Amino acid sequence: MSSPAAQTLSERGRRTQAERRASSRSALLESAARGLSRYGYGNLVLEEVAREAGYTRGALYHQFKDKEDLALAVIEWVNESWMRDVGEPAAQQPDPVAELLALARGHAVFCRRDIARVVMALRLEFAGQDHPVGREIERIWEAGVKRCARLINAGRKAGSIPPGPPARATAIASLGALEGAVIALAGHTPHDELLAARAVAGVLGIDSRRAAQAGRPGGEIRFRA
Amino acid sequence: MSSPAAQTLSERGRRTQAERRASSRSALLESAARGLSRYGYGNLVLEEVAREAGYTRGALYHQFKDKEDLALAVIEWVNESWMRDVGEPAAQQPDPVAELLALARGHAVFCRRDIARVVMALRLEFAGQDHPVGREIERIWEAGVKRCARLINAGRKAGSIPPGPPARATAIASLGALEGAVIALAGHTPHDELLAARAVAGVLGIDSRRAAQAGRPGGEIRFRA
DNA sequence: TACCATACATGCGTGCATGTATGTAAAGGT
DNA sequence: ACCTTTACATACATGCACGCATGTATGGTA
Repeated sequence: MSSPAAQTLSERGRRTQAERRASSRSALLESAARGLSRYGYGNLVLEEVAREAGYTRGALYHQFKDKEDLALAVIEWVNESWMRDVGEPAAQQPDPVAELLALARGHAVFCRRDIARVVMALRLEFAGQDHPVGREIERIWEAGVKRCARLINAGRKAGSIPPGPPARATAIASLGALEGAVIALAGHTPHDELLAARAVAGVLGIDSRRAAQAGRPGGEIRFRA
Repeated sequence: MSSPAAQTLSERGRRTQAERRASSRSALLESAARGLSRYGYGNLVLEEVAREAGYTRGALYHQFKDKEDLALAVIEWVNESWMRDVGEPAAQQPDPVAELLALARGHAVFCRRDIARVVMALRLEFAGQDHPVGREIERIWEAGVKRCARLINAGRKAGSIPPGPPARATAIASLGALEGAVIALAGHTPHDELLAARAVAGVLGIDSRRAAQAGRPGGEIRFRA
C-alpha cells in the first residue's frame, strides 16, 4: 500500500527503465482508481494518490500530463478490465436474456474490487457538464445502454422478454438499477451476485427465478422455505 | 431563478423581518439542494448557490453557520419532503408488498424534481468517511434499509415474498437498485415509475406483473404484444 | 569512466473557495 | 424622530491543491 509496487525484476537485480516506468504507472493508476472510486474527481487529491502508491506528486506529473489525463487513463484502464472480465464473457451466452443476466452477475463480481464505483461516481459528478472526463464516462455509459437495448429488442422479438417501456428506457433502468444495487451491496458477498441479477431481471419483466440459475454452472442456491 | 424568491407580503407592501428571513432561507435551501444534487458537497460553490437564489454569500452566512450547516439543513429539508410525499402515503398500503412497490413508485415520482440525487450523491461522496454530513446521510439511509427489511420479513412470513438472501441484504439491494434506476432514468417520464417498481419487485423475487398494478388506482398501462 | 536520458523528489507561484469582519439598508420599538 | 436590531452586501484573510520549474538519483550507452 505504501511501497513502490511489486518489483518485476528483469533478470538481474537491476530494473530496466521501462520496468520502473510500467510498475510506477500501474501503481499510480490503481491508487487513482481507488481514490476516484472513493472521493470522485473533484475531491481527489493527487498528493494522496501518489503517497498511497508509494511516490510523490512528481512521479505522477511525470507519467500523466495533469489530473484530467490521469482520470482519463484510469477510466480507460477500468473499462478495459471490465470488458475483459465481464463484457466479453457475457457475449458468449446463447440468448439475450442469458447475456443480460450474465452481465449483471459479472458486474457484481467485478465490483467486489474497490474500484467499483469509479464509473458511477464520475457519471454523477459530471452529469450535464461539458468536461472531457464527463464525456468519456458518457461515451462508455452510452455504449452499455446501446448494447443492453439491442439485447432487449432481440429478447422481445424472440419472446423471451415481455413487452414493456421502450427498449432504451428499459436498458437505462437496467443499468442504473444494476449499478445502484451493486454499489449499495458492497461487501455483501455472495448475495450481491443473485440480487444484481434479480434487479435486472425485474426491470426486464422476466420471472426472477431465471436470475437464480443463469450463468451459474455450479447450480443454484437454495433457500429454506 | 435569479430574483429574491416570491415575496409573501404580509398585508402592506412592507414585509416582516420573519417573512424576509423565511423566504430567503427557502430560496437558499432550494438552490443549495439543486447544487448538491448536481455537484455534490465538495464541488458545490457557495457563491453560485447564493447567486442562483438571487443573493450573495453574505445572506448565506447570515442564515447558516457554514457550508456543513447548510448541507445538513438541505438534507433535513429533503428528507422531510420525502417522508411527507412518499414515505407516509406508502405506509397506508394494506400489505408489505404493496407498500414496497408504492415506495418505489413514489420515489420515482419524487425524484422527477431536480433534487433527486441529493441523497445518492452525498452517500457516494461520504461513504466510509467520518463527516457529519456523511453520518446524517447514513442515518437516513439506514432508516430506509430498516423499514425495507421489516417489510420484507413481514412479506416472507405472509408468503407474499419468496425466500431469498437475508432480509437486510435484500433491502439494501432494493433501495440501491431503486435509487440507481431512478437517477439513471431522469427525464424519462412516465416510464420511470413502472421501471422503478419493476426493479424493486425483481430484487424481492416477486412476479414483476405485480409492479405494473400496485399503487396505480387508475389501472395499468398496456403495451402492444 | 564519462556522458546523456529517464524516473522521480522538492520547492515555489497561483488561483480559487471558504470563512470572517466590516459596512449599509430595511424593519421594529419607543 | 431616534436608536436598536435584523437582513444582507462587500472586502479581506487564510488555506489548500494544482501545475510547473528545478534538483537529484538511477539506468543506458560508448
